Amino acid sequence: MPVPVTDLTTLANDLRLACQRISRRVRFEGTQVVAPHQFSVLVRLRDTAATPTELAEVERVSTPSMTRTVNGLVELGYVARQPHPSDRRQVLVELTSAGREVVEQILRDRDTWMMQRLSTLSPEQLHVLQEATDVLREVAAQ
Amino acid sequence: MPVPVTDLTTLANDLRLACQRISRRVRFEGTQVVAPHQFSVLVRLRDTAATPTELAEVERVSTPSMTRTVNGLVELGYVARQPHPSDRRQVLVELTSAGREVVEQILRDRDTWMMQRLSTLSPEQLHVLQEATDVLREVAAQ
DNA sequence: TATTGTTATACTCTATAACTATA
DNA sequence: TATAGTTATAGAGTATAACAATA
Repeated sequence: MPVPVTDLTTLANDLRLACQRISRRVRFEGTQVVAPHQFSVLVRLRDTAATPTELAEVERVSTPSMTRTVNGLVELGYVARQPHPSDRRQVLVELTSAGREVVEQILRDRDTWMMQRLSTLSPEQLHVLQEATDVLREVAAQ
Repeated sequence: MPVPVTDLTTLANDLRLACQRISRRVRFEGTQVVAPHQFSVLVRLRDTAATPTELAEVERVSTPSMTRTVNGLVELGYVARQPHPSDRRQVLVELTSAGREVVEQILRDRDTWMMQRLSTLSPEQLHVLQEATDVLREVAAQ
């Protein structure tokens, strides 16, 4: 099953567009209880607490912007600032229980949206997607 | 090749995340000559001219916001306003040749990024993606 | 009177520069 | 002196309300 190079161009374009459209629909049609930049921070904090500087770097915004974003999330009651255990200059931002509930709920909603779409597909189509998912994950991680 | 329901949950989550990560990387690592909301409008105008109201609806922003976006693109020389042929209240926004060059270049860059990732995959993996792309397109269109 | 588009005004997110506290 | 974080200020995008031109 060789894939000609000419088709590789088409595949790159089609695959990119399909991923972008799915991504766009997931964002647009999912729950909108927090703004995208806020949600992105909540997801980052799901596994571990982080300093504002770390959050700013991974989100590619300035530290003052992250201060503002964190302030908003603190006012919403979704994150809390904690003193850093070893360096008093630093601050650790962590999810509150309310913040964790919100982020898990939004992620569940997004998966539900995707599940509803998948439920209309044939077993053969699902099998194709199941095999492709591992490859896509590898592509995204490169 | 039956797919158990429990795996459908996992598949929905994994597939959604993979698509979102690819989409995110395409946006972040591609060319950044125009802002995302500007680029989105340029893409819309690639095939046909459109009125500000049409652009506002499809981009899901208010008409004043679209006026501002169009103003910015006019200043950049990427779009031009033309009088509507039959209704003098309306305005048609269309790509200039410079605008067309810019949007085509950005789209080429994005495909190049995806092409580079695909070029490291095995023929078998490419075959999987080729079959999956049609299914993904159907999912995105639902 | 309804519709299209723009202008007026305010709010939010972003950035750079300046400042405070700590290392 | 360097680093982490915040505050000060300004620029850009968005929205609602008000306005002008046309149907």
